[in-house]
Amino acid sequence: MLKIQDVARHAGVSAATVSRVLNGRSTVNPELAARVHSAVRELGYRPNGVARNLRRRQTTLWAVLISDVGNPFFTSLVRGVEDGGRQFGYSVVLCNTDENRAREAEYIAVALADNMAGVIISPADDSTDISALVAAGTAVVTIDRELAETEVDAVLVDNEKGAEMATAHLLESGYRRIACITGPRRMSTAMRRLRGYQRALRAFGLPSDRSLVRHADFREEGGYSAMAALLDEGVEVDAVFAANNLMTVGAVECLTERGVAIPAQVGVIGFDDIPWARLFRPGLSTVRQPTYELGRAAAQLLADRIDNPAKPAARMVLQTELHPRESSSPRAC
Amino acid sequence: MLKIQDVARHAGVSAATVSRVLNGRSTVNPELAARVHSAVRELGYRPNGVARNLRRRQTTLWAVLISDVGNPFFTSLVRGVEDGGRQFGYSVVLCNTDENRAREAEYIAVALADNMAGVIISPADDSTDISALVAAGTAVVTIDRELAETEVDAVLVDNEKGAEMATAHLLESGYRRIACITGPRRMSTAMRRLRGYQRALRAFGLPSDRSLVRHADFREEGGYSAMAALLDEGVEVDAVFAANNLMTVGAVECLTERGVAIPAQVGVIGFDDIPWARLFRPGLSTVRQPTYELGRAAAQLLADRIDNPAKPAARMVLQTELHPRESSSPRAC
DNA sequence: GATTTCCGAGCAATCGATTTCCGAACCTGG
DNA sequence: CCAGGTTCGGAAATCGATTGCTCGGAAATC
Repeated sequence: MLKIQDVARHAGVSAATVSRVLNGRSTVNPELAARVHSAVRELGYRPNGVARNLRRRQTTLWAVLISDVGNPFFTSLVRGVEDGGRQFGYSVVLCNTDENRAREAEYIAVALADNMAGVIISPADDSTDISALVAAGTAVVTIDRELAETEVDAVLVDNEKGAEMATAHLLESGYRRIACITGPRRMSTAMRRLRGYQRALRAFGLPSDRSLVRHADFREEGGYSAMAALLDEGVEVDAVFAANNLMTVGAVECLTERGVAIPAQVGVIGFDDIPWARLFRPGLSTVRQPTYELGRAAAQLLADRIDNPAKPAARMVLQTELHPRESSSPRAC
Repeated sequence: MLKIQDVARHAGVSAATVSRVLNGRSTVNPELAARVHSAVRELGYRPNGVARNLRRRQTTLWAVLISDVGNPFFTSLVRGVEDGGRQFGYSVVLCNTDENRAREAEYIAVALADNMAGVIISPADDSTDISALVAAGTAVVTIDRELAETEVDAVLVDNEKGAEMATAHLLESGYRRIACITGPRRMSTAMRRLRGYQRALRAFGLPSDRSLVRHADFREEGGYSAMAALLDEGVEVDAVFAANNLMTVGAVECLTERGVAIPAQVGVIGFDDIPWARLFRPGLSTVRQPTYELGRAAAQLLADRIDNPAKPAARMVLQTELHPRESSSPRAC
């Protein structure tokens, strides 16, 4: 591989000058600059990024820690981060943690060892330890979820309002015995969505019935078994609000399998959009999160933070959108 | 940040010894090794990866160039690569090219500049130029698609057989006027799938009718307009084989929108699985590709190639699986 | 007991670009 | 014409780990 020295020799200047021309940090005689540029072009020189990173003590990499790209929510989010990062000259290292603390810690270690410029993380739980990153001065933005301890930039959606919208929509469509399948207690998003559900009931003058609330794991199986439990226990239910996309699918599968008609017998609405939800049988009503925009926003915040490490932590909250489809059609009374 | 010298001082040995202990390249007195290990632990030392990369002239990064993680096909594939890479100690840099040659070239340049250990690429087209990578000795594996010029490791699916299976399935179900919506002519996958379709027709003793074959762009809109064109032109059609997931969705949308009953009036089968395809209205028949395994296989091949740059290029072909669902139910005659 | 062999530790060079520092050249105003 | 200031190029230090080479000392051999 060609080195900066080779270019310098070819252009008849010093390596320092080549570097200055290429990085534009300092003024260089235009004529020399032209010579350098043509030398670079002629030789096809490409600076060694690793050497540059070592010297600058900073890379152009971002680690993006999410639970699973397979989840359409994160897929689109990652795409947003990548597009945003590319704009600012960063590449994105994809880190699937599967909500696993050990995996998370492992990736944080990699980010640290490789001197990554920043980390965007959707923490597996509220107490995920990012102190090592903070200590090393690595820029961090949390996305979708917040951290209890540390004060860092965060990009969130208004979970409570979204859940409230979904529940209110069911209520307005005539459903009254609405179950809520939410996520684990230790996750802020799960709790916020539950609270939104409860708020909608309260606003409608309905008591909240604890037997209607289930905590599952944000996964397909979780939604399935929570739904199955509701049916098996004979809990009176005429609609379900599921707090994320996978659990919605799980619940729908359970209902379909057991021959429960949607929405005739049980109405369904889910948090998070699902690709092609309108092509489902029946079309699934959802509360769409602006996932791509979430990713873009996080990228912007991270880039800003890197440029200005001293600025106070920002907290962006984006709004959700209700997409009513057939699975929550107005109930014939 | 702590340096190797600090550890060396603390353990009362030289930096070289610390390095040797940590990398196990050479034998070190067990007692010294223990001292080094405890020094590392006590100080919380973490080697600087960038410095190591510079010296070793190799990083632990892989670039994965695909058109779009948003496409479920690539989502799952990337996940496979990531899992595989992690096993061998590599991290994955996600590069969405959107089938765009310029973007592709850009990412190749980044991979080169950052000295990445390897590149897994699903080339935007048969003539994508990877010569710079080859020249630099960077390990390359193509995935899903092949390159015309360069001989590199490749992981593929048996596109022809898959398409043949899909078409044969439609024929066996009683469909006779089967349209084929395939991808652009310059893409090997598109042509292979078309050939499989033709082979099935021939095997069944049916003539191939050029008006039934459409080349679209492998995107949703492409599938939609190809379908629309077929209907608008009044071509007699009783089934469609769409050569990838997005075009299948597009075709289905077009049919649904125009009130054409699936499968009563037109049967549908698509190449590539679609998440939760069984929940669609009607359940979509598909030819599933082993996407995750494709990613894992590519990871394995790349890791092998890095360890042994001289070995002859491998070519792995995985098989597809037919998943018949309602959209291709047997035709009532 | 002397010589050879072998092992392992440390010194120093190296990877390749960036950046500080210094001095030369040039400019400007008095 | 000179002092003071400015600009700009180049030499060399630096980033932090790895590794080739050297050499001391212990073990082995005669």
